[in-house]
Amino acid sequence: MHLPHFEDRIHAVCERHPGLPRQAVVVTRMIRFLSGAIDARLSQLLTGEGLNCSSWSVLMMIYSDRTGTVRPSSIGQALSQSRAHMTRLADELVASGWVERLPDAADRRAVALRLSSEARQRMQLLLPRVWALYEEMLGGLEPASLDPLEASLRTLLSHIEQLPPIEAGSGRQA
Amino acid sequence: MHLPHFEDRIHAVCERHPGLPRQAVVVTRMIRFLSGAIDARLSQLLTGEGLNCSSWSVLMMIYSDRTGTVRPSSIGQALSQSRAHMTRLADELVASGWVERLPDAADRRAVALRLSSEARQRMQLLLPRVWALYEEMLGGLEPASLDPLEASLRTLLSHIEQLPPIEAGSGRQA
DNA sequence: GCGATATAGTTCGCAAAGAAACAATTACCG
DNA sequence: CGGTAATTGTTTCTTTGCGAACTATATCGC
Repeated sequence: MHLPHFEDRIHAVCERHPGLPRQAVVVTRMIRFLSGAIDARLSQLLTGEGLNCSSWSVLMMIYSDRTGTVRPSSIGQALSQSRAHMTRLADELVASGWVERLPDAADRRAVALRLSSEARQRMQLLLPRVWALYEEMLGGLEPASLDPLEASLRTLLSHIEQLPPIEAGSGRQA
Repeated sequence: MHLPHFEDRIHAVCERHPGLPRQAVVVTRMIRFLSGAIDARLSQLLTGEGLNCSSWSVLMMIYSDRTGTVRPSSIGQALSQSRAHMTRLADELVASGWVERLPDAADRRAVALRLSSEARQRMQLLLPRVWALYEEMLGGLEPASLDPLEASLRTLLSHIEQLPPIEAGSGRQA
């Protein structure tokens, strides 16, 4: 994608629009590119295991749960994905032996997703490789700048979370 | 999505895996969440104009070009999207009057995309609202931490760009 | 207890995006 | 030149994901 090209384009627009908030544009643009790059690399790694980023996220949601069982709807909520999609992903993961569906005794509408024991083993082999990938990607950074980066991102995230939703049609009836 | 829940999950995995590089996991996870949040908010804003994030990116690629005309394939390359998708997006944008397709005199395989004059006007009204959105999202940050953040992201991006591709099946034949 | 309302999972249909195949053209090289 | 290889845009097919409708349960007001 070539970072310099993009900075060049932003600079070109800057020349025409003195009011352009360059830093905000650059930072948001870079965050989106970074996210895409992370996804792409993770996806490459997971392909060999018959997984993709979405199904991996689901597995991690279950694996990281202290009770070991999670409901599809709560996974969907955490990952901002629809319940319909969770159904489909669960179907796939059950078919490929990663996940089991258990009825929930307390709530007969609900289903509990649990990792199969082989899945837990495979994930324990896979996890270090995923972590190595993350570390490799962050490796270009001086260790001293990691803490400030983490702090800034955390601040951003909690700020955005409590931002009001956009009023539909703003800018029309000013 | 609730940030604390996620930190909690990562902490839970940390307890079971002493080797977990917590910071790398947290930072990559937060970048992906941030990207999703930015996209979601931008999407909300653009819906009112009959656009989505992808078509907006295409429009910006043309708008930010100094010559004012860009080929679909070069847009796709810059945005990491397929030529097939570019054809579809161009179809839509032409149908809704944003973009014109011109034959390229020098290369008869190629097509040049150009903004209609009305599109340029509409974009000049829309751009400040998009920028305001970006600034609002970054507004939670102290101004002093913006420069380091920008620098870190830029470093990360250029580091990741020159990372070697993942060898298929790594970890199998170690 | 019972009716209105809300929630969980599923199914169906649709939008967004990539991969592969294809035709037309261009570039490369011998 | 002449033929092979690469590139451009398009079409077709598949994957991935969301929204709305549906059923079965659960919850809350009375």
